[in-house]
Amino acid sequence: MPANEEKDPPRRRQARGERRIAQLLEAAASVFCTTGYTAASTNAIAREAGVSPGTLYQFFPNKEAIAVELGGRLVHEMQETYGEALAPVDPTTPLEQAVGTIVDRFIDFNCRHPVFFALMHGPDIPGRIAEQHDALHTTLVARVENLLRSLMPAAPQSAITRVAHMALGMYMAGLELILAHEGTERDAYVQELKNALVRYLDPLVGAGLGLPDGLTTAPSP
Amino acid sequence: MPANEEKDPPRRRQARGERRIAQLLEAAASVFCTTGYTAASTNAIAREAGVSPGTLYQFFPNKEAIAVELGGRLVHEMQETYGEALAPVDPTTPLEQAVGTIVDRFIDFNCRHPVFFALMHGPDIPGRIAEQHDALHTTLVARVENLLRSLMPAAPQSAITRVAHMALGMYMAGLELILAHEGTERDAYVQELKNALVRYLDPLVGAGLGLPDGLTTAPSP
Amino acid sequence: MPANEEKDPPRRRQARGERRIAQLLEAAASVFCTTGYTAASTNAIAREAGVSPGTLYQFFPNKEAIAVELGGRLVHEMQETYGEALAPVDPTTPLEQAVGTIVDRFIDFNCRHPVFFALMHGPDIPGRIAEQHDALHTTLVARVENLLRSLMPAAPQSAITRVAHMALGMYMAGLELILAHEGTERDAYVQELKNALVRYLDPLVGAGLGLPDGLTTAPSP
Amino acid sequence: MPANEEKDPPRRRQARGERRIAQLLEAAASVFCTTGYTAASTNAIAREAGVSPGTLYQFFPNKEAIAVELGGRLVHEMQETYGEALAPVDPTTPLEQAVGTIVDRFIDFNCRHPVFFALMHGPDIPGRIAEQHDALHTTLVARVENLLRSLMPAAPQSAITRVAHMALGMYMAGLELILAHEGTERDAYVQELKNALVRYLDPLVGAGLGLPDGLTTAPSP
DNA sequence: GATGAATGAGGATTCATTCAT
DNA sequence: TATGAATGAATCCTCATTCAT
Repeated sequence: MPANEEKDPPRRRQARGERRIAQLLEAAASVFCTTGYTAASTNAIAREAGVSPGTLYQFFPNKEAIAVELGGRLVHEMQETYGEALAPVDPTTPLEQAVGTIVDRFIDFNCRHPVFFALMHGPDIPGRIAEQHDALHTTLVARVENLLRSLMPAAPQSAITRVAHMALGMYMAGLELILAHEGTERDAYVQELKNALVRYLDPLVGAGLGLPDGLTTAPSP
Repeated sequence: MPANEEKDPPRRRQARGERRIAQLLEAAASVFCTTGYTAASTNAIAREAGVSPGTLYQFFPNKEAIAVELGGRLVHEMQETYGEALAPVDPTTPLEQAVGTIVDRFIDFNCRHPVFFALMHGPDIPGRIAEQHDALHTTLVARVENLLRSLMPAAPQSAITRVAHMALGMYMAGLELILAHEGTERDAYVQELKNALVRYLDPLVGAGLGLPDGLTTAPSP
Repeated sequence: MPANEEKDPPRRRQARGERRIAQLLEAAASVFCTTGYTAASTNAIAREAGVSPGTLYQFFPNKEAIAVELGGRLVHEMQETYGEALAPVDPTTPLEQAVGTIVDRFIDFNCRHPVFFALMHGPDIPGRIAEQHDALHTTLVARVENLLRSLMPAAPQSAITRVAHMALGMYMAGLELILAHEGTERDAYVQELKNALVRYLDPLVGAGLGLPDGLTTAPSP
Repeated sequence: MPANEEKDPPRRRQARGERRIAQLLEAAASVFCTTGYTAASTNAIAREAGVSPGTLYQFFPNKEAIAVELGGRLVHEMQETYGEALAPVDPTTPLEQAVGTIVDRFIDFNCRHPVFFALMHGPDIPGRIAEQHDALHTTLVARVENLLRSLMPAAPQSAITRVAHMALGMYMAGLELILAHEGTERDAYVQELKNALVRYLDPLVGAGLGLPDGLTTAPSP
């Protein structure tokens, strides 16, 4: 059966390949977490995955591609787990609660996928951000923008982008602190991050949103 | 004669050594800015400084030490330029203005010493932060703590530390965005950062601080 | 049933095998032309042929064997197209015309099978010429010897071999120049090659060959 | 003495470096001869020179650079040994004798520097000749052009270039044959090469040189 | 102090070839 | 047969560091 020849056997082979890819990505995640993206070596990833360097290169053309794929899968998983918007954006939800939920989810996601943090801190040279590598960053900004758009319906796109970048930056900064602590102290940092975000966003949502582009300042009396 | 060795020639030698060190640090700053700390090579630093690799290692035991010394000098310069507290913490100054001044100064400092940013983004492995390397970070946190202590005299040390870390994190996040943009957009991000910091800190500082209109400790319903 | 295996299906199999081989050789020719023999990779050849590396190795034991087979087919095709002697060796034909015809045919053959040149420039290590690889070279020399034998009937075999080698070398050198140029310049090089060959061979061939005007065995004063 | 500091010590250091460079070039020559340029590995060269790979890269940025430098030195040595023109171009010298002398010198040079041949057979991909790598080839063509210009004073530049290329190609082809044989057979090939060159060049020198550009054919009656 | 040569392990990546399916 | 995953040694090259001069 020709149909058979084009359906099943490929699947088998792809299955093995897919398993290897998953294995390699898992190993890469582990190495990225341990050494950071920049210092991670493809040989180390292959070793961690228990395969030879050549095998790694059968599935990924270079280190960057591994990070990109890993980032893509993280985004995909985030989407699958929490949906497109990371949280229900019911306009009647109090901001404090919405932010709390989102931050909790984000943190939970991070704890289950610690490589997320490592990927967000790629080979940073300030000003000259890696292009492909930042698909993850770009995607996240887009997500946050979506969230904000429902909170600040009247705000111009440029303002939303700016706020999204800033909020994401704050989140990453808070996350770094959270990950660096444990127990009660960690919880305290979680709360601190939530406070910062709520207070930052609070004046932006709600009533006075007809601000001219570029102005997100609180209205003066 | 030992007196000879300790009087005039030593001065000469020290003077020459100081010049070399300054030369090397300047070169290191340049290279760190261009390639980032991790990717910077000591050979490249030596080349940039116009000396041989051996000479570099006569003054610094390793790459890390260069970054540490560079960080130390940055802190020192910050202190010399702006004083111990980075800004006058007159309790009657409105928070908005105080934050604005401090942020402006920080940004100005950054523009004059772009390596500051590169150093703050060392070989970061989340959770396992480099020890020596973070003298810069630690020092900065201490500075911010000092600032905050006068703004929140009643707060416990742990809270102050936490807020200092969070505020510094927010600043670094904002700085990254600011450096990544130019012109009007950059200005907008500067304002965004100031907003975020003011709103974050405002509820934390004591009552008698001349709160900006409409903002109280917690968002009112 | 063995009969079954040796009657119809075998034919099928052989047919399929032949197609695969042809497909692989075509791909190899393409890759050899693009990258040269040494730099050509078996994986690249398989990819170009649209098959897996494993398939390639089902038909050829190694890279060398591909080149050998390719060379063999080239020789075979040359024979089929132009006959055993590459050209009619009518003794009354003027040398100039004979050489002209042969060179034109060779060049034409080369343009239709550019891999010929690539194969003739295998992994040449002067003095230590690859053994198997040079079947092509050896065969060509034999052809040229055949040609020469009718032109120089009285010459000893060793002389014929020598002249054959030299003439073939000149042809390859000229071909390289021809391929490196285009348009008028290419034509000029073709003529140059013909001149060089005619003048080289003219004094070697017997008297009654209808020498081109003004050219005798040794340059007259 | 500052003059001393800028004169002698550098010389010392340079001396060691120069020795290493010579050593590396010698090793490279050996490896190129053994394996050919393409297959030669930098590690093998370093090993042959008895140094570490890193040392090699302190003096040469890559394999190509080694070949280029080696070629340059060969040309230089050729010039030093035989003078700018490889041979006296006394117009009264019979062509046969002139060619004989030049070929003998070339061959002698080759036997003393066998790497010459290996370098002339760089990573040949027909039509797409390596750029820098061919400094050697280019230089040689220029030399031959110089020789020819005195022999064919009336010929246009383009014709001279063409003849130079062709003659050099013939020489390389002959050289390959010569190197592949020994004893009497080798001598016979030497003579064959001389014959081919003399006969090729003979009609070009002397009287009928007012040929239109592009025509180097023998004049028709 | 200063030099620059020297190191050698380690980096990413390739490739001819083999093997389980 | 055909596949494509797997290999692992070999490729070129880099880099923090040391050492003789």
